[in-house]
Amino acid sequence: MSSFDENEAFEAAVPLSQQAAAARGQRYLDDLNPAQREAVEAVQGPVLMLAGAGTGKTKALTARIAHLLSTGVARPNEILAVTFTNKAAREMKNRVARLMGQPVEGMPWLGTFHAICVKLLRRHAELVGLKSNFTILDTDDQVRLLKQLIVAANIDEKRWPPRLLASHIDNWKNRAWTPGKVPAAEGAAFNHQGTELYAAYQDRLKALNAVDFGDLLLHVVTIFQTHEDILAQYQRWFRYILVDEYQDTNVAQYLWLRLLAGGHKNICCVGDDDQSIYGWRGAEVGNILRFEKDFPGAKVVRLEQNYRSTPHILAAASGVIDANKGRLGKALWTEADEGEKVRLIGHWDGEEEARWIGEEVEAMQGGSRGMRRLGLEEMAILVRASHQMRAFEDRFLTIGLPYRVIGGPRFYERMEIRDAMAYFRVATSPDDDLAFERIVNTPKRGLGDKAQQKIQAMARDNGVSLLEGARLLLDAKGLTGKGATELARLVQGFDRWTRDLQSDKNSHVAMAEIILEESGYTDMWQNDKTPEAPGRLENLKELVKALEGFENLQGFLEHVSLIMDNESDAGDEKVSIMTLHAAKGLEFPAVFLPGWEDGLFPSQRSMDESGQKGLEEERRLAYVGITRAEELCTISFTANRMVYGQWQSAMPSRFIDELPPEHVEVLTPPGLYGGAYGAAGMARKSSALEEAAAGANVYNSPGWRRLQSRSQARPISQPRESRTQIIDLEAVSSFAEGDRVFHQKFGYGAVIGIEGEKLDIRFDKAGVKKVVARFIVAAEKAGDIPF
DNA sequence: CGGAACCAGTTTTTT
DNA sequence: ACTGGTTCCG
Repeated sequence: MSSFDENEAFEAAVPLSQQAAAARGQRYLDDLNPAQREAVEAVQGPVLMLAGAGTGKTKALTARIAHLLSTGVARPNEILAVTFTNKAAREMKNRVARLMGQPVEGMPWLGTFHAICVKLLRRHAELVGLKSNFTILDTDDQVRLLKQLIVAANIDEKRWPPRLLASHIDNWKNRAWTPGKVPAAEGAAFNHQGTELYAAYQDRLKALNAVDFGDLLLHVVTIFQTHEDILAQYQRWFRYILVDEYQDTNVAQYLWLRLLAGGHKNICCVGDDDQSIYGWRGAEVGNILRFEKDFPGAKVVRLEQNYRSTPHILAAASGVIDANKGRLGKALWTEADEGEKVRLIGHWDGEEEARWIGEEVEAMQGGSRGMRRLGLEEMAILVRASHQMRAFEDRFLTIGLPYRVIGGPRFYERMEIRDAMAYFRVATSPDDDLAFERIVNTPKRGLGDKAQQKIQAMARDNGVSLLEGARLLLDAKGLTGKGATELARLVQGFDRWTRDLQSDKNSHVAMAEIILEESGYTDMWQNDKTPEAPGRLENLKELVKALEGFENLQGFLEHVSLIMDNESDAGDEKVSIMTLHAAKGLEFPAVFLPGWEDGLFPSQRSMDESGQKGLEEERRLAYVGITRAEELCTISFTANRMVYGQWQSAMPSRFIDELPPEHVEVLTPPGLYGGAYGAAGMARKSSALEEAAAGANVYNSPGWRRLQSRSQARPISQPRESRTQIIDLEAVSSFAEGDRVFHQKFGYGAVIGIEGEKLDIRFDKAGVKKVVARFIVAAEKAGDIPF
């Protein structure tokens, strides 16, 4: 228990003077509505803040922290405030600082579950058989490790893929099951060897002095459960606990919180059961539904006044979410003006949907539709599945509409970044075998399976790291030819880099560049002719630049394992494209929700795998989507969609049936319902839309007649030949037919036709496309993005 | 060893 | 349709 002392984090408490507190206190309290204020001032005992979308949840949460601090009830280091993402943690920190009118003097325990657990685990690592400098593996390392274990266990990795095992293990860890606690029925998964492999994996991690993400929670929970004294100590230290997005907590996080709050029960959980959309990765809506049972006498405060959306939008969202059972129940209301109804439109296929939305975006940008002019950054397209994004990217690239994809592969998850990091890892800690394995033959050094097995064997037989094993193998002349020369060079390289890093001869930034240069890694990408290569070099440059913010490589590596943000080029005038999941917590004046077709949204798979529960989660996703919109929300669906390379006809989403007709305006493209759409073979009752397809006589409610008359009264969208078609003769490009060109997304190609500023290009990989000239560079210029 | 042919899987994603 | 991974052959 040596590390169990009063450390820096608990010392620097600087209580604010009561006077100053009162002065500051006034300001943030006045800003709150009665419900928010109630939640802020109920300082003692358990509180559940049920905060609907757009009801000022973060405001209340940060005000609560400010309140605890400025009234002197708690010192900054006595507050444990947990979030799920780094972004949320950062925002909370900033907002507390703003409320307090000064930088927050050490709130050491405001952070993500994982970041806080790392801190705790570093102190008590020895209690679970680790050293305090353990490394945190990413999913990639995790899977490679599991693969080795599966092979070692003589299991056919075709039938039993490592990824599957990884997901089982994740699930078990999410439920706080150590190998010994996995129920027999569950552990029988994975060829009846789930439990054994899980145990073997945990042993292997221990041997490597490594943990995966799930372990961060699991180990800490284990420590709390098995060491009463340690738990008691933290229960005393963390006098006030706040939890953001409580509906997203999994069992392990729930146990963690319950253990910590067990003494004083000063815990304030903020969440919205209607926005629970992470059940598929272990989140338990049950946690929030059960709060009052877990904490008898809990105060439940509902935040229901919405400051984001118009009444029509809120009504549409409520209509959908009302169909869910077992909700805690909230009714959002607003004082905002009525605004536009939610718009609903059907299209023939995904391409047309993308074209129409592109035109709408341009129209809104120009201030049409009687709406105020919107900037591109005020609009977002929210999709159910990321493959839907492609149609939009293609279309927007073609018409030259700037867009930004949010989410996608995160910076530190990209192949080139991981490779580079692996080089840095070996250079800083030469016995990092997983990292060595990753880059030993990247770039190609002529070291195939055979050679690598020899290295492994040599290392194992001598009980040394792979790097040392490689050295021994070379000494023993166990390799010949190109492989031997290259491996020798790599080993010498690492010797040199490790030494130079320690000697401070160069800055760590310079060293990073040297390593990437001398290892041949940058060359590899420079010689690569795939369309992604220039981008990858760009990313490497960015990585090196990111190093500047750190003292040394170790510090950087340490940091990166937990912070996977990539807040890229925000601020530019761009439309955002993202998944509904990525949109949670965001808001936009105008939101497009394409792809509302049964099977896609709600997702078939979700319904097949999780039945009613799955459907309800999908419905919450719909609710999240609609409530992202402030002023204008446009829902669309198509009659036909390409699914895994097959055209399929689709039915409008059942969620469309749940939209209250009086808050919806149906935009009916000419000919769609009478012709194409009807012909696509739709036959279902109950949806206002389909009744439209079948003819107004079927559906005669006043609501429908209103819808129909409105839809006929006004043309949808701008005429086809909108601004995109206007050719600026001055801007005619300098390309000629036959030129080799490069395009950011489509890669290399040749110009086969010119039409004003638009070029027809036959891309090597992507086929023939029409693209605006300013998105094209001459092929010979594309390669020389210098490192 | 490295490139080409072949095959399976394909929702959502943070840390 | 597309991707990533594996296998098969020069």
